[in-house]
Formats: sequence, C-alpha cells, structure tokens
Amino acid sequence: MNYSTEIDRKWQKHWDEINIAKFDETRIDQKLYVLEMFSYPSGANLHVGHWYNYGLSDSWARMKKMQGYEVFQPMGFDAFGLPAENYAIDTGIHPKDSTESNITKMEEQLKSMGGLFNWDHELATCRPEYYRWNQYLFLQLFKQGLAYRKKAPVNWCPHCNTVLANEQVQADHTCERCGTIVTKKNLTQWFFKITDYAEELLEKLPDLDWPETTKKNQANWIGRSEGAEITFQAIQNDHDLIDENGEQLKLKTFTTRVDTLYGVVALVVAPESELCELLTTPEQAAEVKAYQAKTLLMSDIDRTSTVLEKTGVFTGSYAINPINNHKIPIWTSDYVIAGYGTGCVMVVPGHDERDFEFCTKFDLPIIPVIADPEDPENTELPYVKYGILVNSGDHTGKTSEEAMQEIVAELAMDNLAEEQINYRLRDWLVSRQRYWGTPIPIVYCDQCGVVPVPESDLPVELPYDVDFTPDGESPLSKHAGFMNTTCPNCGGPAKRDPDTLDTFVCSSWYQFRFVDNKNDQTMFDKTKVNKMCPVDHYIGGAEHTTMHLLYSRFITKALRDMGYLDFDEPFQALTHQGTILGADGRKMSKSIGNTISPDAYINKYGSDTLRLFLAFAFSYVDGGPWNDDTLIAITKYMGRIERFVAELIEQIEQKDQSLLGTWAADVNFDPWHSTDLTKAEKELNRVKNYTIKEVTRDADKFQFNTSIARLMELLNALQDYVKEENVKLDLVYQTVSDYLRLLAPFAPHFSEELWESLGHQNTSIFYEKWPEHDEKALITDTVEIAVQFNGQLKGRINIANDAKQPEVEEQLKAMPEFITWLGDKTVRKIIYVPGKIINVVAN
RNA sequence: GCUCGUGUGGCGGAACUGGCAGACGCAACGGACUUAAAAUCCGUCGAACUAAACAUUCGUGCCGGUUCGAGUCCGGCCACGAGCACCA
Repeated sequence: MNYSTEIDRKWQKHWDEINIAKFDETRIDQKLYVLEMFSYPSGANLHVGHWYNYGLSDSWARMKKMQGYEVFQPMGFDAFGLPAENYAIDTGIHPKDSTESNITKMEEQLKSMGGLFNWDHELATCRPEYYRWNQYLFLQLFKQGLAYRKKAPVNWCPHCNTVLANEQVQADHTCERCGTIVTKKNLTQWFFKITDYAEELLEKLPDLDWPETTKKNQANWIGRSEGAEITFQAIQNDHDLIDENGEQLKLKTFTTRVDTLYGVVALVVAPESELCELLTTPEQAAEVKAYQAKTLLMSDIDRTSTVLEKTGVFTGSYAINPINNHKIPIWTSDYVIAGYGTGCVMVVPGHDERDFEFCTKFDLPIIPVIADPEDPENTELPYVKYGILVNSGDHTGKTSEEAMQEIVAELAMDNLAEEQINYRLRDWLVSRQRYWGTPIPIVYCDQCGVVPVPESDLPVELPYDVDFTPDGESPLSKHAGFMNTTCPNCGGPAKRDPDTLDTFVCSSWYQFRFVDNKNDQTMFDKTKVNKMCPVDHYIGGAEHTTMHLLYSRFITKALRDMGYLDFDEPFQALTHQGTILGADGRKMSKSIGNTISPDAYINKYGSDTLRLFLAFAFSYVDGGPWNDDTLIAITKYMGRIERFVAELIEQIEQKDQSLLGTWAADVNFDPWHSTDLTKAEKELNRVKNYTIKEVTRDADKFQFNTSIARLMELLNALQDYVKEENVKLDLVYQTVSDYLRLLAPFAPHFSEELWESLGHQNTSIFYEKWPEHDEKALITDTVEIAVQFNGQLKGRINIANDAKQPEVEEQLKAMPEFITWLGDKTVRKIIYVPGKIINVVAN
C-alpha cells in the first residue's frame, strides 16, 4: 500500500463521515470520560509534546473504545492569557483575531493527528459563550463569601505587569511564566477562599488514583501543621494595652511546641502586621518606622536568604506569659511572616534555631526547658527535638508529648490556649491587570459600594477596541465605554472592575462544561454532569500540580457545596506524560536550536509512524531524548507488517479468490479449534494469546513501549511460522486479524488501511472488538526451569508443565551433572517454585 | 536544611507478588542474496579469564543486612532530579 499522509487523510475523512467520535447517550452506562489537558492556541504548529500527550492518550482511548466503553474525549482551547496579548503588543494583531485564527489552525492540526476527538463538544474559553459562565461562577462564589476583596501585599511581576497568585511564583521568587523576579505590591484584589477547603483538599488526596509524587506535592503545598494558639496579654508601661474597642489587647501566637512555653523570652510580630503599630510606644516609634520601611524595600529573595543575619527592633511593649506570668519584651522582626498564623510568634531560643540566632544577636536570655533524654545533663542548645521538660514548673519531668496536652488543657480553662491547625496554603488571588481574560462581573458604586452584576446581565463583554500597552494599569481601566456604567442597584453612575480573572479560573471547571458545552441557561446541566463526571482518566503535564490541579479540586468542591454537582473530585485518575527532550538530551528550546518539528516527519513518514515511535521509544511517564534511529526502526517495523499482510493476501487469493471475502464476512471466524494443532501452530497460538494478554495489560497502564515490544514479538512469531511446511493460511489470517486490532490504537490509519485490504469494506477497525486471550493457550507441554544450588544458577531443565515437586526432584537427581553440582555437600532442603526454579539447599 | 523520586549493557529501555537480569529495539560485528550498492533475510552481541570451546568467576550507583534465593525488602552512604524552605 505504501503508507503515507494520503492514507492518513483518507481515513480521517472516513472517520468524519461515519462520525466515529460521537458519544452515544444511550450507552451512558458504559461511559468513559478521557480528557487531556486542553492547550493554549499558540501560533506555531503542534509540537512533539502535543503529540506525545494527545496522540498516546488517544491510543489509550481507542483501545478503551474497542473494549466496549462509550468513550467521551472532547477537545478545546485554553484561549485567554498573556501570550496573545504580548503578541499583540509586539505586532499590533488583536488577541481575539490571532487567537481565533490559531484555534482554526490547531483544529486542523489535531485532526491531522488522527485523534478521536469529539468536536461537537469543543469549547474555547475566550468566547462569551464560555466566559459568561466563568463570570457566573465568580458571582456564585461571591454570594457564598468564597470570592472576596482585600488589601494585601501581593506578588507583582514587573515584566508581565500584573499580580500573580502564590502558586504562580516559583521557589526562587521568579514568575512562573517569564522568569522575572517577583516584587511585592500592596493592592486591593479579589481572592477565592481556597483555604476554606484546605482540610478536605488534603484529606481526599489518598482516594485519588494519581501519581504519588503529585499527591505529596499538593500535601506539601497545603502544609498542614498541628499546634496551639496561646494568648499573651500585652502591656505598656506596666498597664494593660487596650485595643480600639476598649478591650484588653490579647496577642495570639501559633506554636507547634507548647511544651517549650516556659522557655519563651520574647514575642516577635511581623513588621508589616497591624499589631506592630498598636504595640509600638512613642519612644520606639521612630526606630520601628525606619525598620518597617527598610523591610518593605527588601525583596523576598533578600528577606528569605538563609545567610542573612537576623534583624529586629524592640517595640517598647511587653507581654505576660500566661503559664508563669513572666514579663517579656515584644520585638518586631522580618523573620516573622504576617500572612502565616497570627503574624506573632513566641520566641524560644533554647529550642528553635531561628529564635536561637535572634536571641544570640540581641542578647536575649536563653532558657533551656527541654532536655535530651539520652543525655539530660549536656543537652546542646538549640535542642529542637522532643524530650523531657526541665525548668517548667509543675510540668518538669514530663515528656514533650504529655506536656503539650497538659499545658493546652490547663490554659484552656482560662481561655488562654486552644488547639489549632494551620495551613501554609493561602487564598487564591484571581485579579489580573491584563486585557485578554474574563472581565470581573462587579461594579463599584459610590452609593452602594461593591455590587455584583446581575446574572441576567451576563456576559460582561470584553470590549474589542482597547489600548493594551502595558504600563501597570489594567488596560480596561482606560476604556471609558467599558468602565462607566450604571449601578444595577440604584441606577446611579458606577465603575466596572478594570481587572480580568486569572486564566486558571477558566480551566478549573472546563471539564464540566465539555459535557454540556452548548447550554445557554446555566454553566452545565447537573444531571448530565453527575452522569458523565468525574473524568475517568486525565492526562497532562506534571507542571500543574499546585496550580490547575489544586484549583480544579477546590472549584469542584465549592460547586458541590453550592448544589451544582454531587461528587467530590474532578479527576479520578491522572497520568503525567514525560517530556521529550532534544536529541542532545537537553530540554527542547528555540534558543538552543534543538527543537524537533513533527511536521517534517509526518509529511515524510505519516502520522502513525510518529505515534508508534513515541509509543515505543520512551517510557510514557518518563519521556527522554529524541532519537532519529529509533524512528527509522519504526518505519522498518511498519514495512515488515505491510509486506507480511500483502504476501498473506496474495497467497490466500492464489488459493481461492473468494476466500478472503468469506473469511472477512464471518464475524466469528476462528479456525483454531477445528483442527489438531502441530507444534509450530501451538507455539504461534501461544505467542498470539500471550501478546493479547500483555498488550492489553501494559497499554492499560500507559506502558505503551512494552505493548509495542510484544507486538514486535508476535510479528517475529508469525514470520517464523510461515517458514514451516504446510502453513495453514486460515490460522495466519486469524492471527493477523487479531494483530491489526491490537495495533489499531497505536497506528490507527495504517491499521484501517490493512484491515480494509484484508476484506473489510466500508467499515472501521474501531468497530471491532478488542481481542481476548485464552489462558489455556498459554500453557505449554513442557517448561524450562532454572536449577540453582544455594541460590546460584547452575543450569536449566525441561519438565512437564504439570510436574509436582517430587517428580522434578527425581528428574534433577537423575541428571549426570547433579553429582558435580552437589560436590561433597549434603542436600538439606529442595525448594521448588512451579514453572520458575528449583533450588537445592546443601552444605 | 526537610520531604519525595530516580540510579540496570555502547544507547533507548524491559523484568508482574522476592524466583533464570538485560525482553523488545537501536548501534556494532559476521554471513546470505546482488556484478555492486540499497533494501531484505539469517546469526553473534554485559564483563573478566581462555588460543578456542566447555567451564568458572564477577555483574543492576557504593557499603552492609534479612533470605534457600535480592535489580526488587531493610539500614547507612553517594550522585542526579523534583517539591518545600526563617511557616513558628
């Protein structure tokens, strides 16, 4: 046939005509929702990474379809976002225009890949039909108090000219998107209250069929920490401090080590916390102000540098330690973070490294209160492990574990302590000072304040004629027609919110919209989504662990609690594909010049060649370096299949012109049971059934490389068999028929073409049933096992497959080599593992 | 610093529950076919020792342990990668 892109196109057209990717609602009980993370419609052609992700998960989905599942595999576009806007700034081409044309181009490309995507359910997040419901989601969260506005020091990327969520700032304080060092700005922004779900987000992780590392990283990000909140009374000039409501000012501190409470020598508040102002005495005001100013100027990088020496200033106030009524000074220092816990920390230099450093620097006393149980006399400070309490009043002599319980219980009677759980996770900042995103459906009215846009007025359309030159201001704020509106409440003049939503909001619920993408009454139909979701298998890169994958889980839970759906998690199973590297083993990058464009390979070899190569040459979850040689090897493998099938057809037709048609028409064609099989035929049958078993098992767990290896073995076995005398063509035909079905998911166009040449007209191999193996065929008459002496391999023997241990022992002892192997040792025990090894223990 | 993951021939990678390490393929080498080449087909292919074969010994990052038996389990290192990191 000479496989090429011509063949690709022929079958793509055919699949289109027979609407093979259509979802049959009547078979919803067999539904299988397979989803690949949707992609950003960039101008360039599909790259190798797209192929690896979409091509091979499509193979998985195709196998599932043949196994009888009703597969739902939609495709769409994550179409809002910075690249289109930046492209517009460079070229003057409007984001809407470039994005829409990119979508058209990508649709074509995805079709040319041969993916079985359900285009009836396509969506693009930049279209009003979609972002209208994104705004609706925002309003529902707002109603629930899950979307709120606050002024806070937020991450600002000076290059992208926008704020970023915590999750979008990398560990080295650079922007996730552009790598620029992120700074802090004090701004009023919209947040989603993901912290309300911190506990459930953590708790439900073990039930997910996700990679363990991904779950660990999410757990790490959520950062649950158990401890207690201790209340200290603040005093100034020996009088209780009073807050603005005329109440005693109580300072709450979070600690995981209540057992060290007797060792507290000071409190430290974060310089940017409001407490700092309240606590500063007039005498200390100048010094504290200067320190606060200095802190604000420092970047997070400087501030969190571990080589940095501790700094700090005394506020002038004191606090009373509730456990022993000691009066301790209150300081401010930048090693305390305003956003975590209460922004106020008790300083225990004896048992915390940071506090130890701080107190050494400022000559504060160091009181040991925990002793090392191994060596209580010589406990080296700071001693940060659990131990035995010393210098701790009534609690002296107790273990840390005992003391923590007792101290909290004791102070709790006076409301001075309670058990507390803290999370590292912060609320999700969703405002962005950019143009190409979902407008926030809120107006600000001088009379009524913050007013949500009524749902009936949605969508708040993103205007087209906007000046989006980046200057740190939201582009929409410069568009008078957009900004000036009337208050839905009082009808007076009002302003719109000039910001747009983080694009991760779009992608946090798109998996539900896919199911019901044309609904113009609501986000999605609850009944439909409850039937179709959660997604059964989700496939995508590992870079979204603490962003998209966490946000989606949160939004799903929020939607559940608001009554929009009835399940807990969006993605039941998850697989991350690995990364394909350049041939040099480095990450593909335009600047290094080691990128591989799939197009040239496809034009030359056809799309299935690339797909098979990607399946065979890598372990799917690991990826690895590109290798032209292996790609050529795949073309040879495909050539062998092609020739084998062609020769088979020729031989069958030589024998009888009508035979092929007869066999093809017989759905239950199975010549294997009608005759006594020769040894060679039994062997072919064994390999065939083994292949069916293994290909199915391996492909099922995304281990495509070994699936292809087994298929190569079966081809070798077929070629061995046809060298025999008196070849039975019906057996070969049937084996090839199974072969093509097993190959079809990995080389869909190629297999269709061969399937057709085998006599199947006007149909599709994807309507065929996936082969099932016969366990009995795997059993051979004799089996070779290994002979070990004291676990060391000595030789091999053939035994009857049903031989029991005594017979095998007898057979072994009858061997001439047995005496040599045994030497002068005495047999103590013989271990026989059926079908595997026999091990003689001797000494 | 803490947490997690990975480490197997010249290369990509297999090895299911502790049971014959290196499947499958690439590269390499030898051969067949051919006037020749390409293509195709057949064979060899972890290391050491040996003239060679048989045999033997060693071999899954390193050291030790458990076990009749360890790539696989346990303890301790080393290297690389990822996540977190002044989170109290």
